[in-house]
Amino acid sequence: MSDATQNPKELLPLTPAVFNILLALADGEKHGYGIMLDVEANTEGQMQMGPGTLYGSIKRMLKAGLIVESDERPDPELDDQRRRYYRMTGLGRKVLGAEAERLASQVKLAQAKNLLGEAFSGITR
Amino acid sequence: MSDATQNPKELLPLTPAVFNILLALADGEKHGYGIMLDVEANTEGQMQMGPGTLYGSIKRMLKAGLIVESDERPDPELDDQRRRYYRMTGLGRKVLGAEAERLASQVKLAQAKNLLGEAFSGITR
DNA sequence: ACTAATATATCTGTCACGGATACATCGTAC
DNA sequence: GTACGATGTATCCGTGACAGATATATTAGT
Repeated sequence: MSDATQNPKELLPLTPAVFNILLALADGEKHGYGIMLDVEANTEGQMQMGPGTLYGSIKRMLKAGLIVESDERPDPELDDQRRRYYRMTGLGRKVLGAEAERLASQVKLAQAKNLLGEAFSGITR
Repeated sequence: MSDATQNPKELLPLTPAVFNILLALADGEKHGYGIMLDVEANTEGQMQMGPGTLYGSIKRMLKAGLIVESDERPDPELDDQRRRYYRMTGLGRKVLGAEAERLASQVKLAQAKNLLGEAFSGITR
């Protein structure tokens, strides 16, 4: 077992690609292509992941133990034999949480310097 | 003049290094080593930038027009002839703001999925 | 049967990162 | 006055993430 299991912060900061893939998997299992569409929807089209980034990131995340491939299949009627499903591990959730908090700290700093527009402006409490 | 001047979002997402350098310069001019110490303080020691990342990033940021080298020197008594001072350009400020809002959106998504601990539960609304 | 959309996978060029290294200058203590 | 540690800038290079191009297979619809 690697150090990262002991201390998730070893893996930080995450790349935007990895962060968004984990975010997509926070709801439950998804297959690669589904993750891709989910990320695009989540970011309102701001982030578009090509196959190179998607499957490259998945490979690295499997290796790091952030996700695992799942054996479970949905209803056979809705299934597609090409699909490969992935789910987040416990480590994955810890790392995602740690990264989200790191980002929140960065946003807080930016807020303190009045760098955010109306939509995000006055909110620290 | 490059496309980025028209549309700052072309340069997003920023790397953590570039984002933090811009954050440090939001207060005013600083020299390289000062930026390094400022980033370390801002992130409570979480992020430590070595010289490779620092000066490599500065070089790229100059090229992209995010920062410029400044001719102004502080009081000669406090000065150090080795120092080179940098300040953020108008483009730099726009890009920093855009990235801060991008990060705020990501944090919001993470919040909606209950991924943040107590300390950060109220940053955005 | 044809076609477009879905789905996974690899290859490769480019670029950011980060440690190592080098070197110059400053402040201070002896 | 000189030795030394801290300050300050700069480059080199190995590693790895990214992103477009390409390939291939399966599915669904007409």
